[in-house]
Amino acid sequence: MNVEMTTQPRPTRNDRATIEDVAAAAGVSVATVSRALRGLPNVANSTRQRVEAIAEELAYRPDPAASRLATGRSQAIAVAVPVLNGWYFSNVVAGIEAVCTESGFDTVVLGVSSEADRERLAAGTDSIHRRVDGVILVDIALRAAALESMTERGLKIVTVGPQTGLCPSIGIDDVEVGRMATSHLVELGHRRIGLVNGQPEDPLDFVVPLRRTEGYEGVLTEAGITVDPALQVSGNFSIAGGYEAVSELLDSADPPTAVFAMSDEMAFGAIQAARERGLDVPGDLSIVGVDDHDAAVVLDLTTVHQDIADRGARAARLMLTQVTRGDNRATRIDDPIRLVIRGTTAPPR
Amino acid sequence: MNVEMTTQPRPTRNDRATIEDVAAAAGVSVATVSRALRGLPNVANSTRQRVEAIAEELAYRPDPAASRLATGRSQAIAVAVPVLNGWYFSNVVAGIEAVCTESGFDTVVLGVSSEADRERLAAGTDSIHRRVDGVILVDIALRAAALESMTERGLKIVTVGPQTGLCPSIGIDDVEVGRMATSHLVELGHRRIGLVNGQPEDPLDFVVPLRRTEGYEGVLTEAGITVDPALQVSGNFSIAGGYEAVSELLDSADPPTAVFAMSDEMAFGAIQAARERGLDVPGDLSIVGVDDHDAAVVLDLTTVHQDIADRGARAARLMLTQVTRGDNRATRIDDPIRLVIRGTTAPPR
DNA sequence: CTGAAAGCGCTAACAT
DNA sequence: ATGTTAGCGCTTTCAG
Repeated sequence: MNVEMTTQPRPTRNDRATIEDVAAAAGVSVATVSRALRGLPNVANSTRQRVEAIAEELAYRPDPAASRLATGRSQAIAVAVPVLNGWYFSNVVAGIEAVCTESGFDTVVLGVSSEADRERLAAGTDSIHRRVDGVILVDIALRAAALESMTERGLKIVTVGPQTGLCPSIGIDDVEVGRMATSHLVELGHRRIGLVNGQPEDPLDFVVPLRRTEGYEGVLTEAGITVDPALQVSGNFSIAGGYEAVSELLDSADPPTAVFAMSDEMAFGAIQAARERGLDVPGDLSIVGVDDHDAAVVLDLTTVHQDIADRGARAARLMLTQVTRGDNRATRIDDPIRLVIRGTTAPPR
Repeated sequence: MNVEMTTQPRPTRNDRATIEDVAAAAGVSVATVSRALRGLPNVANSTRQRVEAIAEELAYRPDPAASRLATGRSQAIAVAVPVLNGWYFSNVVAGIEAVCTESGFDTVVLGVSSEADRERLAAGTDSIHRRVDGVILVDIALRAAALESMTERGLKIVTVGPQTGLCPSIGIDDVEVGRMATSHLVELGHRRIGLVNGQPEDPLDFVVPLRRTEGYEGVLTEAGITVDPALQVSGNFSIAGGYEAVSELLDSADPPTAVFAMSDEMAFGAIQAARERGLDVPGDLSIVGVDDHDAAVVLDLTTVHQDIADRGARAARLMLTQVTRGDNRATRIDDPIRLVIRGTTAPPR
């Protein structure tokens, strides 16, 4: 018996055609094949056609690793999200993937859910290192220094979410989101309006909740309503979190007549909590969410609409522009938002 | 289409430490550095420690492209799904990503939504070519020949969904899913039971709907109920699709008293359709779904529960076992399922 | 317009 | 236990 090796077997020999095979078959040099296939100038038309035909016939595909090694470019981008499930993030990823795949880029997903994950991203010690040409940060707040160090390492950056001023960025005006939702409730006549926030001690420096809170508090103050910290609870952007948070609010001594939940998923939890207590929505409790989740219409939820998958697609295009054309301007796109009034909001009884 | 490939500027020079830098600093050869850092035997302990310290200090990270080129292994896997948004798929992906990242593997997502996409996958002409060590096919039905050709090209395969017999596979007994849901309705006394199916002409050979239909029809027949094709509609596995399908059913001459929707999302659409017509659920229409979506509890939906994210995680482990240990047995894991009875099902009036 | 050849950074024999 | 060296498959000067 042979000695057991820890070294793994080399993967089954992979008899794919290489550029040399194509060159030999076409009677040209590998350099010419490379040029011809990449559409570079200075190749005779006849040569190009012959090379293309033979490459096709041999089912030749350049090895991306070899290409990456020679050029420093990988034809892949990463998308970093706090969590991969959840309606919002999965739709962003879907939008990004569609565009990347269409352009021949790979889409690598990366869950960045802890401070440690972020450090790793910033330090370049994660698996993404040199595997991608750029990374789309979706609601991942990195310090300016971290962004710069990533850029220095040659990574292109695009952010989805709040503006950074350091790279192309696309998102919405989150203060306005808070204002829009809260105004709607105030105009209906509500005075005790609960806020279902993100996490209490946010490990991700998630700025979105802060902005939306700002809008919420601004509107209240302008309406002469005192901001009551007891009405602000943390819902963790999940259905279960929203349920817990609103349960707490409803069981308190002086419950609100309406709540603004920062996401539809938390609003769903709010609906559940209300129904469980025999409360009528919107009679006893008005609820407004954010996102216009696919299921919002089913639950007849009033919400602030935004088009997520499209945003992902445009973020991906910004990224591809940077990668392929080196255009690196820190543009900012603020997407329009709008209030969709459905059946979960009404004047207080 | 490929992105315009006029000669791009070479990416900003990337002064990362290479293995040579580490070797020089440690006063050893690159081979020793390579061995030391990968934990191979035959390296003096003192040497290993010194090399590790220096690598750390220089923030050295091996270039994955160079490594891939030399070994043929890429430390990345792909997950192919029909769509990336949608509760089911995003949860599978989340489970896979968590495990892969933990093991230092990259997770590349790939939307495979058309026949052309599948051909490309099978033929190896897609971007995934030589970029990943394996691919997890989530409810993507490929012909045996296609699977074999992928395997021959050195790709490891794991499927999530129906069994193939050709590779490790993990899923549920979809016939039983159909039986479980339908039995529940039959036991409640329903005789006219609608079926909200997948797509009519399925471009993906999606077998799941066929199996679930088999279970549904089996139970009906056993109960002496004639299978009525007019009660079977296509819902496309989306909320909107379920809504359309059930609307049609409810507006027909002889509407059902209950429907079995093959996914919770389609069931949500069913609820919406019923409510829009002023029908009481479950009084006028009982509804049962499949998945136990996060929002199912909010809508009080009776459903067949399955644990999706965990399934993704286990699929990823199967994949990593194959890739790192070459274990290639075509094992099959059938996950348990269970009926969760909530408020959308009741005896017919 | 085309070819020869020098890498890209790493791994894996093969030596020592 | 460690060093030498020949690739891995491609791109890109530099010559012609």
